[in-house]
Amino acid sequence: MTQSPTSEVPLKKPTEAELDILRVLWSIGPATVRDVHEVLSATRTTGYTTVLKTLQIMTEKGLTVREEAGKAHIYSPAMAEADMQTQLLKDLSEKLFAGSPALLAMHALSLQPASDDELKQIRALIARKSKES
Amino acid sequence: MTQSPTSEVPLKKPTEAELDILRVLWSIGPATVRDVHEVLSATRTTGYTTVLKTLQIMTEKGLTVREEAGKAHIYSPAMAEADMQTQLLKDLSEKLFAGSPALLAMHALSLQPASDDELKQIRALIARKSKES
DNA sequence: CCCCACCTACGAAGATTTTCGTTGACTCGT
DNA sequence: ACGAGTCAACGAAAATCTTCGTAGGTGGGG
Repeated sequence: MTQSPTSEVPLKKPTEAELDILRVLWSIGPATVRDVHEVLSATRTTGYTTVLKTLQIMTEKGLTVREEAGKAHIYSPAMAEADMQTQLLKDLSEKLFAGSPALLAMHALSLQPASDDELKQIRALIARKSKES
Repeated sequence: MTQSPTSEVPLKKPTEAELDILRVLWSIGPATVRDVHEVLSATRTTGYTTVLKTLQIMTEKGLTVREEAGKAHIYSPAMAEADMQTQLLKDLSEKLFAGSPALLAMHALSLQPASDDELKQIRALIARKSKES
């Protein structure tokens, strides 16, 4: 009884190229190599087989899942974008913000003049969390 | 008139090993290879010459500056920790949060129950930014 | 003066990531 | 049945990152 590749690996940070591809998949949904390649080609020059190879490796790593339906395989992200956001935020907060997402958030807020709407949402979020404690 | 390496390069994201070293330098201040190696050795096994080589490369890249004072060179971070925090936050927000640090901040806040003190600080920050607009 | 301790420099191996050329399979229209 | 188009698979080159062995220089104690 062999284990599926996905469950063997603890979970690893995607590389730059892999993240680029994941972003496309999150954006357009499950897609073929051709679909992904077309989207990426709009931004940078990249070969078709490069995208194919990377998607194969990503599937080995468990970053994507592949449905071998028809002629062209269909790839999907293995995790939701929100989960990846969480993972990378945690990583960054551990590395540069003493493990405190709150510190990280404060720094992020100071970066850019948020819109009124965003400020409103954040206030609501804060209020909710204040109530919890 | 030759340019210093620092000003030639657009500015690049440090690799994992490089970031580890930068963290040590921000923590203990300007230091020799030996100093950095001692701190890193506490956590993981790493050779002295590995740290040396990495610091040499980092200086070439402009991530650190070197003072060749006495026998042992003194290395310092080329940028403040806060600036690196800014850089990596912007990078992450561009890649995974539609370029919006505010969205990133909201996600980070939802990660962890922030302390009362942190919530207070964030409220103050929000209030300040609301006044600005 | 010579040896030891300590330091930099260099080069290269190893590991990982990124790229793509080539091959063979399969499908469709002619 | 044949050729053009499309696709996955594979291997390997290229680029980057990480590691360390070895060599050479310098300074101080005996």
